[in-house]
Amino acid sequence: MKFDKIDQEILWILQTDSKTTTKQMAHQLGLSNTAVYERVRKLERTGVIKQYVALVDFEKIDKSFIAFCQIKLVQHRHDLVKKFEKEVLQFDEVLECYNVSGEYDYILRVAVKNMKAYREFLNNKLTMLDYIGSAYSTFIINEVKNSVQIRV
Amino acid sequence: MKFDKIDQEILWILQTDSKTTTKQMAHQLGLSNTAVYERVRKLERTGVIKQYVALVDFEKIDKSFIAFCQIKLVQHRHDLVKKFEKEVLQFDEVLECYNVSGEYDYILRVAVKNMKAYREFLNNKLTMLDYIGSAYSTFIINEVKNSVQIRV
DNA sequence: GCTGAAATTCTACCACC
DNA sequence: GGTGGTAGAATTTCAGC
Repeated sequence: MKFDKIDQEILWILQTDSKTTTKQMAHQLGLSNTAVYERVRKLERTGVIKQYVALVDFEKIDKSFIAFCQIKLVQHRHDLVKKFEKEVLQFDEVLECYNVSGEYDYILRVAVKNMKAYREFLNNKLTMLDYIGSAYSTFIINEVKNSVQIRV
Repeated sequence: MKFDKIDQEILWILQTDSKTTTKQMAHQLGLSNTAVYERVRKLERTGVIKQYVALVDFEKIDKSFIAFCQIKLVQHRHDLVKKFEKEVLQFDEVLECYNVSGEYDYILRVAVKNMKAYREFLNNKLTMLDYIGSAYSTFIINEVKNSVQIRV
């Protein structure tokens, strides 16, 4: 799929603030309301825009302790792997889970209240999954950049 | 800040689909339009909801090669650290950058078209920053979960 | 904090170029 | 792919509880 300058601009705007109205964009882009509307519709229809969401401030909801947790499984039998993936999905603390190359099998991004809550997550949830080989935690000291925006 | 069941429900809905109308939520929650509207406004005003964004499908825009890049700096003099952070922010390929505990100083989440583009990013951009000590790349084989949603 | 209703603004579709 | 116009729906405000 090809995107011209206008599509790129629209995508950038909506990734910044999805409440921007077509009218505002039309004005900004020097186009009519409908022209912008149809472009947005097309981006939605083709799945380029896959979702509109509200982003929540983790500080404000007491979930600002973020860690990356790297995991090795004891074995890689397909059914155990699938079972692990299914179970890890259920944990509310796990926002992201990636199957990765390298020394570890998975990288998890975990958000909790504080170190105590993280320890409880490890002890009571994660390491209760019995095919977990090892878990290595890396704590976020500071978020330099955390963007859901991507330049198209 | 305290959230009752209704606030939690509203936050969950808006984190799933921010286009959900107040009317729909009002119906679902058994409240009036205005009641829901005022709660949403309060969540926005207090910064609990910090942003509304459109999420873009990385496959569709040819940026589905995702890597974590762990970085060590050669030294940690404050001004060099700040300079590194400032420069890394400029790279469009870097969606996230965290200062972390552990063996490495930073974890970057990088999105590009393919391995070739990633190599070019490393060679022409990242490792051109001269206080980079070492860079260790981990490639995402599969996204098991990638959620911007958090249970409040 | 909630309700119902009214004012304003946008969305979404139309005919047409 | 674009325009201008418009019906219906959504957002936003208001008086009152």
